[in-house]
Amino acid sequence: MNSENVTIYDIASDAGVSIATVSRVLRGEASVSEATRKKVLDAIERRNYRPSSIARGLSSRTTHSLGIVLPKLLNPHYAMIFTGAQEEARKLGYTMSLFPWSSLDTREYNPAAMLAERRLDGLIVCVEYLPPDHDERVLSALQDLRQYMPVVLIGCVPPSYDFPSVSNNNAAMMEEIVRYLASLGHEKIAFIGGVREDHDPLRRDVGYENGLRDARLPYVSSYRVYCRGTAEDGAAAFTGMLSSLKREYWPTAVIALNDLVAMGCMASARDLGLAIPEQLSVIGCDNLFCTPYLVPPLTSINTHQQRTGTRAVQLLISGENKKETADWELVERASCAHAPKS
Amino acid sequence: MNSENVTIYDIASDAGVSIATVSRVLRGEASVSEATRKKVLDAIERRNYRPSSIARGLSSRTTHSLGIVLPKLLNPHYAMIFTGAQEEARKLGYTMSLFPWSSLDTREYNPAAMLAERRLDGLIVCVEYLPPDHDERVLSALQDLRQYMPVVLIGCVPPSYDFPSVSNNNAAMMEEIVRYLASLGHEKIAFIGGVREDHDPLRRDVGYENGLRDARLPYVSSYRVYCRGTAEDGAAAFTGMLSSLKREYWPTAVIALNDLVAMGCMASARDLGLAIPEQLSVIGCDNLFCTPYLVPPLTSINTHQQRTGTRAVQLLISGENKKETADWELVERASCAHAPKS
DNA sequence: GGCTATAATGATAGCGCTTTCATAATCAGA
DNA sequence: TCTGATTATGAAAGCGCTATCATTATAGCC
Repeated sequence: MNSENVTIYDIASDAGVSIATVSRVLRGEASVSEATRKKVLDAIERRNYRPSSIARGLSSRTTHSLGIVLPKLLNPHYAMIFTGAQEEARKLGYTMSLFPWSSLDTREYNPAAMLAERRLDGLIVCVEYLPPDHDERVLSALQDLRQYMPVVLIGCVPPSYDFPSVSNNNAAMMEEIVRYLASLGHEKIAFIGGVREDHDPLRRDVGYENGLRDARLPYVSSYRVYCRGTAEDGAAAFTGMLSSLKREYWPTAVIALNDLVAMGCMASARDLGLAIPEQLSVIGCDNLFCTPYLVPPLTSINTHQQRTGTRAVQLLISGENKKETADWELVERASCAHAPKS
Repeated sequence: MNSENVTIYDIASDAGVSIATVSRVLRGEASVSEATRKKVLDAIERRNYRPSSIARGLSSRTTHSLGIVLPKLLNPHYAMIFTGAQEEARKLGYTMSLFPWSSLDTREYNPAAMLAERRLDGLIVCVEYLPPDHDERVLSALQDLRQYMPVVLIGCVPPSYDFPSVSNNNAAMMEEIVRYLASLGHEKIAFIGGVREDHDPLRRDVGYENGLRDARLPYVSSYRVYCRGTAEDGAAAFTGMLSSLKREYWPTAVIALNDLVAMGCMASARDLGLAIPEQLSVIGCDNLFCTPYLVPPLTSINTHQQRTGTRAVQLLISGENKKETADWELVERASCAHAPKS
């Protein structure tokens, strides 16, 4: 642009020293006399010099930049993970680039090529529930990437994947949620899960069933449905479930995959004239910013997504090969109440 | 990592050609015989070779990567801008890195230094309403950056900033919103604006006043308050306004800075026993994903943030020095109705 | 004063590519 | 068969740094 690129040579000649000395000053090495250091810093200031991270990266073989791959930022769930990761990266002196999930998924070109070329110092990948054919391709893309940089996974990690990771213990979460609802007197508890959780060792539906068993409640297959994670899908799934059931068998509580799905359920319940929480308790997951402003405010699960992002970065940098589980807690709001008497 | 880094030399010797030829194949130059091209591609495949974008960037002086600076991704408004920008960048063969606003703002170290060092091919900056002292520092940071890469601004761009930009015509938006509410019979229309819009040539409050004048409605200063853009702030601002007013002077409609603030107003109204939309019409801005699921669904303004992001990238790449205005439209939902009779 | 340890600086070889420029091979046309 | 284009390749000079090793200046000591 404007100023022709100032290089280390310009600074060196301005300050009357060698480029090695300038480089020492840049990297904060101790063995430079105060007088020289000052000359160099003055020249840098005068010329408004900024060392090129590109050149630096080439010769030092480290770029101080990390990457994160996620499905879509428009879902606040991922925005939170990203934010946590980004802040931690920044603290540790790294920048963070974001890549859409399609970077791994597409067939247009070698999926991981672009990422591999970037010579990142590390990569975080948020793994969603994958259709089976994707699964293999993604795994091979990940293996490929791993040749170039350390990789940490977030989310649903199939047991066959041998990667460091941070994931939720969805099963335990669901177990406790069922217990919670049972303690409120609910006996007809519906469950809306995510499609294709089969690969998840900590899948929610297992926790749901265990929870029912613990509470000595019968498992009713019609109470269990699956959907993709949007509000529309949630509404459709819930409406579908109710329409297949006689009114007296309608559930008195529903556990949703996430808050978006819960929002869909609430809309659907409103359409059907079901009062929340009097006739139906609803519980979501993710604790999105809008949950307190829904009517009634939505009870949800805080899964500490930011902290998940943070931990992923820490694992990446430290190089530990751990599989971690994020902790979580129930955030009680007004959408859950005692089961109706009838 | 695993495989020692394969370089262009390895491929060259594998294929029995010079590195110049390998480079030609990589860049898809025409002047390579089919036979040679095949030999090279085979070697690349065999060794699983990926050219280093770092080295490439150093010698070609272009990185094919863009940056975007924004306040916070947790606000879906910015997530939408980012998504639009990212998709367009990808289409054009660029990657996009995200930097928190504090990159420009902090005093800890030279604000723009990190960005300048990255030698991006271009940078988008989302400018928020700034406190006056920030304003100068940000401007100088932007000027500084501009020496290294083209910069495009999004959002509130002070007239003194001579940068290409994409912004909203907030004034025109507000004018039309006031007209809309007036057409529904509202006469007491409140307005919650953003703090420090003073620098915005298209500031909302100006549009608000113009709208009132056009509708021949009196301007009442108590109906106009300001807040930062969160739901909590919105609730506080609205509650504050009402508490300073006798009940008969309470507004029958409120225009909020954005949907978050509108959500705050709705909560506040509910607390005060005001029915929406029977006693109070509420209108937000940004058309967030959750607006249809609020009770009642929130009328809002679609400002096409994704398209804004897209355009910003196009301006960046094309190098046009234009100041553009995004278009927008009212999305009517149930939170606005005719003014109450009384 | 002479000699070694220490601190400060310089020369220079990469890092892995792109990009001239030079050279060799191929092919029309006369 | 020879000439001048044209096409296909190679050699080598950067790009702007880091990092090693060599060199010089400074100090400390007997």
